[in-house]
Amino acid sequence: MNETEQKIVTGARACLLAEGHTRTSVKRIAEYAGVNHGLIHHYFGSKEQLIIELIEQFQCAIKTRMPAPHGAPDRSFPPVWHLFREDSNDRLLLEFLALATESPRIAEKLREVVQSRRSYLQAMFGLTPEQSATLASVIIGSLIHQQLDADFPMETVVRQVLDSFQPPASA
Amino acid sequence: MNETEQKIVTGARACLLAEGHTRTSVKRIAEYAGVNHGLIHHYFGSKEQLIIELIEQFQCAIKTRMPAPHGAPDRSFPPVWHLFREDSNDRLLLEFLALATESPRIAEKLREVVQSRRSYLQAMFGLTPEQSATLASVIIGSLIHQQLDADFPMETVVRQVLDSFQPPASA
Amino acid sequence: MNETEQKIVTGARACLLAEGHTRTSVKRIAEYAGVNHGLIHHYFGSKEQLIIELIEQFQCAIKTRMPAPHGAPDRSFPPVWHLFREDSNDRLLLEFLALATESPRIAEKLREVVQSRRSYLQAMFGLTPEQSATLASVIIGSLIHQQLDADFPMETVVRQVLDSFQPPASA
Amino acid sequence: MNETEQKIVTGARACLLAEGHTRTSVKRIAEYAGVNHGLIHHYFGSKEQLIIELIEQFQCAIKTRMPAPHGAPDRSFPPVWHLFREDSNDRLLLEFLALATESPRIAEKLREVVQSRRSYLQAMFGLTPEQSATLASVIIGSLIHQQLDADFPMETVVRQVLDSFQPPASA
DNA sequence: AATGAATGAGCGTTCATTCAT
DNA sequence: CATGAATGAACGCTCATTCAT
Repeated sequence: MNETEQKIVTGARACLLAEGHTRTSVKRIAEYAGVNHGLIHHYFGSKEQLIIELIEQFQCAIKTRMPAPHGAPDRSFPPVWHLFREDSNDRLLLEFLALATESPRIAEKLREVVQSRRSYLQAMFGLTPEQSATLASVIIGSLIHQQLDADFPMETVVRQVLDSFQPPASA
Repeated sequence: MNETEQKIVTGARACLLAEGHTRTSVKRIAEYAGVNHGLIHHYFGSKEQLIIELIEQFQCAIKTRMPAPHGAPDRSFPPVWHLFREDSNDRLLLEFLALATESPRIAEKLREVVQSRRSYLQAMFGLTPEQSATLASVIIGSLIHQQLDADFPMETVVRQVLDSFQPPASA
Repeated sequence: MNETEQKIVTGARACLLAEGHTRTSVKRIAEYAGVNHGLIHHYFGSKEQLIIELIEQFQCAIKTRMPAPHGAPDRSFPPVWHLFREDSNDRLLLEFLALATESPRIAEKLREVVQSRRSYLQAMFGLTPEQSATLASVIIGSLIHQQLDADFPMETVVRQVLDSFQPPASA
Repeated sequence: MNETEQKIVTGARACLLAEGHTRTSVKRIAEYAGVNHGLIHHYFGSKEQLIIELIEQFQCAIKTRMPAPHGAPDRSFPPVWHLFREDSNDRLLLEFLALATESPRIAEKLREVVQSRRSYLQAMFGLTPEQSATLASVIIGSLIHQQLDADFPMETVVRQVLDSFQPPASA
C-alpha cells in the first residue's frame, strides 16, 4: 500500500468519524485524504472496497497495539477495554456496523473482526469460548448503550462481567 | 392510526428488514406499503417522523407481549430474551441504530426504548440498576454478534450473565 | 361572494404577505383562511383564479378608500401615496408582480389594476396622461427600490416628481 | 469561467426569459444550456449561486456597454435608458426581483445592482443623489408598467423626469 | 499517476389537483 | 357543502462511478 493509498484509508477513517456514515461520500473522503476523488476508484475500485480495506487496517491496528498474552492472565484490570476505546475505535465500530447492513462483503469483513477480537480476549484472559463471547458481547452492547445515553455505566458493566468469571485455571 | 397509516408503518418495517436502512427510501417504503408515496408525507410529515412512529410501535409491541413481572423473579429461564428476537426485532434494532446516527430525534427515541427495556429487565428479574445495565448490554451485544455470525451462542451468553447475578433479595 | 369565499380570499392575501409567493400553496392558504383546502377548488376552480379574485379585491379596496377627486387638486401633499402603502398594499403588489410572470391571466388582471391606478392619479391630481404615467412609474419603482434597500428615500422621490409637474389648469 | 460554466449561465438566462422564474428549474436550465443537470451543482453548488452569478454577469454586461461619463453631462437624450432595455434586460430584472423574494442572498446581490445603477446615473447625468434615486425609480417603474402594458409610454416618462431636473452645475 | 468533467439514478419533499364520501 | 385521502409530476440536490486528458 503506497503513500496515496494510505492517505485515502486514513481519510476515510477521519471522514467516517467526523461526518458519520451517511455523510461519508467518496468526494468527502477525498477531501479528508487530501487527494483527488478519482484516485479512490483508481486504487480501490469502489467505495465498498475502500471501506473493507479500512476495516482491515482497523483490525490490524488493534492487534498490533494489544499486549501479547503472557504469563498469568490478569483479570483485575481490563486494559483491553481501553484499547477498544482508544482513538475512537468504538465510534468507528458502530459506523462499520451501519455500513455492514448495506453490504454483505462489509458484513463478512466485520464478522472476521469480531471473531478475531473474541479469540484475543479468550487468550488474553484465559477464558472459555463462551466467556469470551460474553465479554465481547458486553463490550459492544455497552458501547451502543453509551452511544445513545452518555450516562451509561460502561466501565462498571464490563468489570461486572469480568469479575463474574471463575478464576483462571492457571491461578 | 387508520388503516393506511398502519400500512405505511408496516411497510416501513418490511422495507427496513428487506432492504436495509440505506435502501429504505420514502418511495420504496410506499411500494412495500402498497400506497402512494405522497401519503407518507401526508400522514407523517417526514420520513424521520415515520421512523419514529415505527420505533414507537416497535417498543409497544414488545411491551405488550412481555409477561408482567410477578411474584418471585425467575432467573432460570429468560423468556424475555426470546421476545427481543421475535419477529426480527433484533435486525430491526440494528437498522434503527444505523438511522439514529443521522437523526438526533431518532436517537432520542431509541434511547427511550433501551432505557425502558432496562427498567423492564430490572423489575422482571429483581436486579440492581447495574445488573440490568449489564443484562441489557449483553443482550444487544450478542444480538449484534449473532447478526454478523449466525453461529454465535447468544442464548448461552445471556444465561451466563443471568446466572452470575446474586440470588434476588426475595429468595 | 359568500362568507367562505371571502375567508379564502382574505386568507390568500394574508398568506401571500406572510409567506411570500413561493410559499403560498393552496393548503397554506386554506390554513390562513381557516377552511378546508378542498373548498378552494370548489369555489374558485384553481389557485390561479383565486389569485385573480384577490387582485380584483385589491383593486376595489383601493378604489373604495381613495378620496374622490374634488375641487382643486392638491399636489402639495400626496395622500394617495400613503394609500398605496396602506395595509401592506405595496408588498402585495410586488407579490402579484412575481405571480404575473407565470400566468398570462394574472398578468392581464394586474395590467387592469395599474391602468386603473393611473386613471385615478390623473383625475385626482389633474394631470396629463403622461404625467400620471410618470407618477405611477415612480411609485412602483421606488417601492421596489425600498424593498431591496430599506434606506431608499421613497417619499422624497415621489414628492420630487409631484413638485415637478406644472400647476394644474384649475389653479 | 470555462465554456461549460458560461453555457450554464447563458442557459439560465434563456430559461428565465423563456419560461419565467417558476418554471426555471435546475433540470430545465440544464436543457437550455445543453449540459447535464449535475454539472450545475458541480460548478455552482446551488441554483441560488448560479442565479447570483447570472445577476453578476447581468450587471457587468450593462457596465461594459455603458458609455463612460465624460465632459458636460448630456441630459437631452438618455442612451442609458436604451441600454437598460437591451437584450431583454428589463424582463430579466423582473424575474430577478421575483427570485429575490425567496432568497436573501439574491436580494442582496440585486440591491448592489440597483445601487450601482444609481451611482452610474448620478455620475452620467450630473445629478444629486435624490435625483438619481428618482430617475432609477422611474426607469424600473416604467419597465414594469411596460412589461404589463406594451403601450406604456416608457420613453416619454423617462424624458419627462430627466427634463424636470435643474440644469447641471457645469452648464 | 493524477485530474476533474460528465453522467444518470435516486434522494426527501412540495404541490395543484381530483374525487369519493 | 364540506372533508381529507389520494395521485403523480416536479422540485433542488447528492452520489458513486466513468472516462478523456
